[in-house]
Amino acid sequence: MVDFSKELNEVQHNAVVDFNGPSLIIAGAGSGKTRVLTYRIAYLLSHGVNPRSALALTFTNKAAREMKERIGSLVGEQFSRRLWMGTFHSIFARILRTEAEYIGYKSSFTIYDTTDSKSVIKACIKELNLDDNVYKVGDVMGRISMAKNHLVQAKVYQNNHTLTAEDAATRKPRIADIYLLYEQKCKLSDAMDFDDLLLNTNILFRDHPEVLKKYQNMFKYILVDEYQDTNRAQYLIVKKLAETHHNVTVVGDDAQSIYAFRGARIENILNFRNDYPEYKEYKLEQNYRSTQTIVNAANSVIRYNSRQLQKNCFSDDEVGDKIAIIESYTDQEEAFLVASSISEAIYTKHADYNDFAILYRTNAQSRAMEDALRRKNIPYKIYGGLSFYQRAEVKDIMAYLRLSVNHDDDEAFKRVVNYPARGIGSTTMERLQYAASAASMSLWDAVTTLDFSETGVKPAAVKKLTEFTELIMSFTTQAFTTDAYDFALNVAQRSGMISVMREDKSPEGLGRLENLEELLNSIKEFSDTYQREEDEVDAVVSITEYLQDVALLTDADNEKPEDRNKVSLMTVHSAKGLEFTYVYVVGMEDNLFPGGGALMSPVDLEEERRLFYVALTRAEKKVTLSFSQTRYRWGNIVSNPPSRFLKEIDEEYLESSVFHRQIDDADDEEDDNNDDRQPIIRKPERTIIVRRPSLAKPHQPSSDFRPDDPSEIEVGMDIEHERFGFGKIEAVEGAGGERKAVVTFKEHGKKTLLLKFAKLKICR
DNA sequence: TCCGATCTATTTTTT
DNA sequence: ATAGATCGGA
Repeated sequence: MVDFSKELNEVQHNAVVDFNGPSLIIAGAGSGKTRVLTYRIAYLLSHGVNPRSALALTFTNKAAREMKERIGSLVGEQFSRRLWMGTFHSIFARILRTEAEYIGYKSSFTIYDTTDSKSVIKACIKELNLDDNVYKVGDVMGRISMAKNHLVQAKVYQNNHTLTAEDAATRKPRIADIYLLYEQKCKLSDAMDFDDLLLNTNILFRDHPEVLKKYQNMFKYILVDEYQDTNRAQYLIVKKLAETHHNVTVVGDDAQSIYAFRGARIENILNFRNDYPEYKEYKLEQNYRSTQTIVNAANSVIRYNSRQLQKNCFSDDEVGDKIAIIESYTDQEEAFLVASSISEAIYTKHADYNDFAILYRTNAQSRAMEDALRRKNIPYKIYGGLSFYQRAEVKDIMAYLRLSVNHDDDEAFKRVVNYPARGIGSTTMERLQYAASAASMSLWDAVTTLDFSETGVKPAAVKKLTEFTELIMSFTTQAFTTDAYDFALNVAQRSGMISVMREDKSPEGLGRLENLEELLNSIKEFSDTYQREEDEVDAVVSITEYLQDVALLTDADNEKPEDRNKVSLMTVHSAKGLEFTYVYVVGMEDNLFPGGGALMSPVDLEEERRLFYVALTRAEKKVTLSFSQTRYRWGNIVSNPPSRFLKEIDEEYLESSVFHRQIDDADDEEDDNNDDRQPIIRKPERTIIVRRPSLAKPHQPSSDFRPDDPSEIEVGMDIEHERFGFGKIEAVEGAGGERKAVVTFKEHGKKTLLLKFAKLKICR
């Protein structure tokens, strides 16, 4: 038995032991929230609560996995394994698969990711003959998502005057129609999008009281992490499930609510006391992560927000270093200074690379940082950005797998019907889609059941389509009885994907092949782990199980071991819940952080401020903030004033010398003799857009320009390039199709060119 | 039907 | 800067 009083302070201990009835745990940043949650669950289990009757909902898969591990090490893996612990999406996807028939889905339903959803919406807009300049896919999707989060289905939406009036006001009166068609198409494809997982769970519980009853009785204890980031649909699910036992524990920090933009309602945590008047409240206010300076500085910033739960966060740690501010002229210089600062800290403080994180507001900012780090030979890893699962080649093979399991998955069908090329072009697909839509059928059913003599699809095309469905059919016959890895490998080969990809010998093509391999490896890994967990040794782990799991994974969920000791680069959003010894927040400029849209709206600005609060409180020992006077954006140079958040930090927590120098700079040498200690940063309200300096006038090739045979190129030659002009060959490397030349051009500097493609004329 | 060249819109943030 | 979309030619 674990001694639960050890390692816990008094409030934490109470929050752990007192596990009956509704509890609100307000957990400031770094206050040991995860520890309390894990211990509380472990405590439950060690007091005879059946793990199957505890439901623990987290925000990320990673959080769930880590918590499960820790609980496992406290009370034994045989208990923790049986817990219902995971993200809202994964837990309720699981429940929906079990209960699918109640709401008219198959238990093998597909989960559409954002790309799939967008593609379907695009098709809807097209089918309704609407202008896609007026009906932007992203806007429409946002609107539909908002509706679903409020449990408004398409029919209801159409009849809701408030909603339709809003759409009319934005001159998009037909969003309701798009929504309806979208809903039909998803249903027809036996597919749910992310929001559907929550919406349909609500519908399931609403329309089938006996099912609701079953889960209400089953989940005697419900715990929700990051409660401040739940949306309305999630809130309602929790509320319903908790009705019988009222044993609901929510943990969160209103100051760290940063997902309002996707429907999270900070009210959920603010109003907990209204929902459960008999609730008990625990405030975890002592920060064990950061120095006093960091905690106090963060407090001084968050004070500017109006709506929040009262709490008094403090640290008993050392006072620590003040917050440093790095100022630079360009974003490249910013990156260079940050990288240098990291190098120096590693040297002087004997820190490891993984003690450092560079946080930014937008993913686009990572590039400059990467360049600088690479130049300084600092190893780094990037979170977010283009997810592994979003890569074209990964989506392609996944589409084959999905289609093999669910023939009605139209998105998968469209994706691979002509990849590798089978001579099924857009004309054929257009006709097929028209026919399918007219008959309210999936594309698959249209191919296999409709008579095409009247629909205009040419007999030759029909033959090709039939060959395609037969190919998939041959996969399907193995899909449920073959091991997931064997199956996927087989599909990759027999679909022709691998041979097509092998033909592409370019570096990118090679990378794609590697990605495919990596995916196959991860399927293998999945199959192996799952196998071990199943008690029957000979049970086959089929691809269906993999597909159901993978739809809700993000690349944060497969960390590679070789990435352990590296500097972390990520957005502030994805840093939530993490901690690092040294944190750099870059791009501290108005219009970037806080982001452009937020400067106008107080509500949005408060969310940005919470985001900044999150950023600051990631750090254990030291925070460094940086901003740049100019920055590349959309190929232009823009100039923004330093972030207003900088001046919201109490001056006493800043390395003032640096800060004051900046103020003088920003003050346009207005008052040189101003000894006032007020840290006022002047705010040019508008963004100054500096036109891009016209570096390179396009090169006019000589009249006799005619590329020479690339095999003649040798080091030292003077050459002319069609676009880059004149230059000198510095080096030649590689051979055959991979032969590359490093050229220094007069106007464009050093470039590496693949000789296979570069058209070079030798100047003799 | 396929491929490439040109044009365009795009930037918050993600389960 | 760049990826995706569109359009025209082979």
